[in-house]
Amino acid sequence: MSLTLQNVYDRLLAEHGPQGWWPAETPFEVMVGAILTQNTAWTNVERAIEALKARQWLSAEMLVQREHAELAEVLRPVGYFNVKTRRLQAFCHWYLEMGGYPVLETWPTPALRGALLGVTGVGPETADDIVLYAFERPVFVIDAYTRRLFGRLGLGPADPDRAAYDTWRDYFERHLPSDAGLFNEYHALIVKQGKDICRPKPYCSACALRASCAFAGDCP
DNA sequence: TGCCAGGGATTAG
DNA sequence: CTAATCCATGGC
Repeated sequence: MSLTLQNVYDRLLAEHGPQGWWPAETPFEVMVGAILTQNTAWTNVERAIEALKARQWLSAEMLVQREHAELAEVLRPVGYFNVKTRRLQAFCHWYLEMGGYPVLETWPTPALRGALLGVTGVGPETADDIVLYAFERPVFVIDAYTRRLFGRLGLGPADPDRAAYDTWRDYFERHLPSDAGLFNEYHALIVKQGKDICRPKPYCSACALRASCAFAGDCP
C-alpha cells in the first residue's frame, strides 16, 4: 500500500502517543535547548540546563555576562562546549538586541526565521525548532531522522539524498495542513521513532525485531 | 568498543 | 554546489 504523510502521522501517534514537546518551562529555555542539542543526545542537554537553572543563569541577560571559561564549564556535558558557548552567547546578544520575546513575537514568520538564520550557530533546523516550539508558528522541522525515515518509506521530495533542507521542509508544508500543533507533534514523533527503531545500522531492522513497529509490513 | 546523538561553520575541490 | 573535517561528552 502507499503511505501518505497523514497516514504515517496516525501510525506514529498510535504507536508512541503524544510526546508533549518541547520539554521546557519557557520559550527562552526552548531556544537554549535548541542550540545545545545540536548533534547531541538530549539527556546531556538536560544536565546543562539544570546546571544553568541552579546558578540562575538561564536568561539572556545573565548568559551574556558570563566569561567564556565559566560558561563552557557548565556546558561541558553537552559536548562541543567551546563552540556552543560562543553560539549561545551570540544568540543571547541577538535576542537582547532585538528586544526579546515580546518584540520577536510580533514578527511575521518569514522575517523571524530569516533573522534567526543570520545568527552564528543557528542553522535551518535550530531556527525552525525555535520558530515552531518557542513561537508556535507552523514551520515543519527537518532533521536527520526525518530524511532517513521518509527516505526509507519512499516519501518526501525527489532525490531525497541530495534534496536541500528547504526542499524537504516545503514537501511537508505542502502536503499537510498548516497547523503548528500538528507540526509540533509530528516532528516529536519522528524523533521518537528514530530513537527507538529506525537506527542508521543495521538498515531498519525494526520490523524483524519489534512486533509493534509502527511500519510493520510497509518498512522498505 | 566503536558508533551515534533532536547540527553548523569552515575549508577545499 | 558537494564533500570532508572539526567540534567533544555520554549512553549503550
